[in-house]
Order: sequence, then C-alpha cells, then structure tokens
Amino acid sequence: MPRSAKRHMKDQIYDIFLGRIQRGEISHGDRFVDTAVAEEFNVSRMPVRDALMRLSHEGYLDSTTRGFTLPNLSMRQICEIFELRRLLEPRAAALATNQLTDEDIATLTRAVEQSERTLETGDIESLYAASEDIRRTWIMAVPNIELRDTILRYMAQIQAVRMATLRDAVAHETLVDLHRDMLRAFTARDAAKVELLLLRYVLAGEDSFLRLKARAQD
Amino acid sequence: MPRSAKRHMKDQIYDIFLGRIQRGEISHGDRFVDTAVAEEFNVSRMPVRDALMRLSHEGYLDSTTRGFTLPNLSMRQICEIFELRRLLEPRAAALATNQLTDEDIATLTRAVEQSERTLETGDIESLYAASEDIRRTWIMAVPNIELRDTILRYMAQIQAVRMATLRDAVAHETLVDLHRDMLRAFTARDAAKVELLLLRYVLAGEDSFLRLKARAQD
DNA sequence: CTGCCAGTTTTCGTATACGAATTCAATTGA
DNA sequence: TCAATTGAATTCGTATACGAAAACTGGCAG
Repeated sequence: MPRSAKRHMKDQIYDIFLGRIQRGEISHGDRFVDTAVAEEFNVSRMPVRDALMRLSHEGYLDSTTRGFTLPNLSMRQICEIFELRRLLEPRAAALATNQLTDEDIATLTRAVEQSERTLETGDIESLYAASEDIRRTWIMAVPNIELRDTILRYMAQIQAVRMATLRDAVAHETLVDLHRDMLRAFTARDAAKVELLLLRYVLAGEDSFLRLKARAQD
Repeated sequence: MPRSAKRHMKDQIYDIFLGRIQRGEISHGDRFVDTAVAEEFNVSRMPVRDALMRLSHEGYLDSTTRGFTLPNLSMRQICEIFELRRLLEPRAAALATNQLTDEDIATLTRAVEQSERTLETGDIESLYAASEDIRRTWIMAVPNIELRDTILRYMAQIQAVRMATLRDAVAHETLVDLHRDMLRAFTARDAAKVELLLLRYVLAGEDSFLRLKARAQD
C-alpha cells in the first residue's frame, strides 16, 4: 500500500528519476524494470510504469524490450542537438540577463571561482559541477518558460556528452575563460555580450565533441 | 477484448488523437474521459489512459479533474511560442531548402495557387488549408529531426491561434504575398532568402495576433 | 432569490491478474 | 566445438476492481 502523500506516487517517482538523470547519477549499464522499481518504492508497478513511460516519451530514457535504459545518442542526434543549442541558448541567456537576482550573481561568482580553481587542481569533476551550477543558474532565470523547457528537455539527454567533452584538455582553459567572461557580462547586465559568449560556449563544446570523436576513431 | 493489431492499442489511440488535434478536428468544448473513449474503441481504459496522458504531458491536451480538453493557452504562452518560432523556423526552413524534392516543390506550387485564389473567393478555410500544406511540406523536409520535432511540438498547441489570425483581413494579402515569395525562394534553392521570408512570416503572424488581441479588448 | 452544506456521481490513481511476445538458457544433434 | 531448437523465465500490454478525491445536485437556511 502506498503511504499517503500529497502528490501522486507516479509524479514523485517521475521527479526522482528525472533528478537522478539530470544529475548524471545513472550510468549506461543501468536497467530499470517496473516491477523491480515498484518493489523498492513499495507500490504496484502501475505508477512506476507511468513514470518510466513518461520519461521515455520525453527522451530521457530508452524503452527497450528488457527494461528502460539511458538512450544511446547517435552521432547525428548529438550534432542536431548542438544546432538547436546554437539557435536557442544565446538568445535564452540574453533574456535571462536582466532577470538574474543578486543571489544568482553570487551563485555564479562562487561557481566561476570553483571553475578557476580547477585549472590548478585539474579536478574535472569539480569543473563539471561548476559548469552545471552556472548553467542551471542562468537557465532558471530565463523568463520565457516555453524556451526554458525546450532547452531543459534536450540538456538531460546530452548529459553524458557534456561530461565527456569536459575531459578535453584543450578546452579546459578556454572553458574557464568563457566562464569568467560570462560572469562579467551577466554582472554588467550586458545581454548582447552574454548572447555572443553563449554562442562561443556552445561552439567550444561542439569543437570539443568533434575533437573527441576524431580521437576516438584513431 | 482488443482486436488483434500489429501495433499496440495505446499507440494507435495516441496517433488517432494526435491526428485529430493536429488537423484541428477538436473544438474547445470537447472533453475526453478515458472510460468513454475506451468504450468507443472496445478496449479497457488503460490504453486510452496511456494515450491521453501522453498527449497531455506533451502539451497537446490539458488534464483536468474532469477529463481531457484542449489546453487554453495564456497570452503569455502564446507570446513565448512566437519567440521560439522566430528563433527556430527561419533556420529550419533554410535547412529544408536543399532537401525539397521535385514532388515537394509541386505540392508547394499547388498550395500557393490555392492560396492566391482565396484573394478573390475570400475562402478563409481554403487559405488555412493551403497554409498548412505549405508548412507541412517544408517542415517535413527539415533534415534536423530534433529541430523538426521541437517545431512540431508547439505547432499543434497554437493551432487555434493560427486559425484565428488567418481571419485577420489586414494580413490576408501580405500572407499570400509571402506564400508566393516563399515558393520562389524554395524553387530557387535560395536558403538565405527562405530564412528571411520565414522570419517575416512569423512576424506577420505575431502582428496579426496582437492586432486581434487589441481588437478583442475593445 | 441566493448562498451554503450533505449526499451522490464521476473520474482518477493504484492494485492485481493474465495472456502474449520476447529473451535467455540448456539440451541436443551435427 | 558449435549451431539450432525448444522450454523456461522475464517483461510488457491490457483487463478488471476498488478506494479516494473532486465535482455536481438538491435541499435548506438566510
């Protein structure tokens, strides 16, 4: 019997899994089967099924004949998503510029400092966390909700790709520089500069990815 | 008992309803309740539930406490979607330009002719149909599938808005002109011109909508 | 006539069950 | 040793049932 909760079980399960996916807590080997997950949560498989099917329809999971797994993005899909990012993120960040609160700026400042420190420590995990903090902060400030949701939808899917590209040594310094410039532009409320920097940022990610891909083919 | 079919019932029902929504065959008073729809299809309510919930999660329907209905878009949402359209459609159409087959061009030619005839007949239904044909033709030629799906996702939602804006007399002539120019640009494979025209097209739609809104407030 | 309250109805979320399709595994035959 | 085939196990889609929450309805008081 499900313990009484305000929100419905299927929505809670959906949120829990979406969070795990977005935080990159799920690896590519993992397989989710409704009955097994249902047992964990002490519910029947129906709410779990609802949640997992929803996640798969939204592209966060892949529905195979043997449970749900992380989707394996093809080269084509990744490139297509980079194109979407080039179209949407610069404008979205520009729109967010004037919406950032002082608290947001403080968060960005801390994250950029964390990012800078990784130049010496070489701690890629920390760099990744800082990047995510920066990104999350400005995305949440995007006033156009439809635009924000569209961006959030594909970002979870290319989680793994972004993680991988951050390991690209060539990009490390460029990335930290971009973080620094972005902070400056956000703080100065310079939407035009933010727009340009976001374009550079996406392009830098795309370059890293293509470089990674080329190296993998050796 | 569900009659044996190759594809699953829930997917068939999903497709049927999505088609009806996209073709504008559903009006704002309509209410769908899983048990009632299930009876129509001679299945239990579970596959219907799956289909309707999926449609509502994708934004095509609104899940109320009393069945599913067409979503009532707020002014804000409509404006936000226009912004998305400005960002995505010009580029998408430009990408589609070089993918159009001769058959596509023929379809476009017929549709534009139909559009031109409405200047004399004043048949708005026909103008709407022609617009939809033109739009469907180029969207289906967009090679970036992620981009295409993103556009398709919001287009179904603002169906009603587009239908309404076509009744805007001021826009009628402008619209037909744009159709004509777009056909020329597509035929000439002039992606740059297509991009510009699509921007104009979206902006014209936005103008019509705002004009309509202003008039409604009198 | 109008607004509030209790009973009824509708609708939804979840539980459980079963058949079908698919995958896995083990045994058999070459 | 390896491939094929057949039986078992897994997983999914759908059916049915039940309790809970929300909405409607009718009567009652102001």
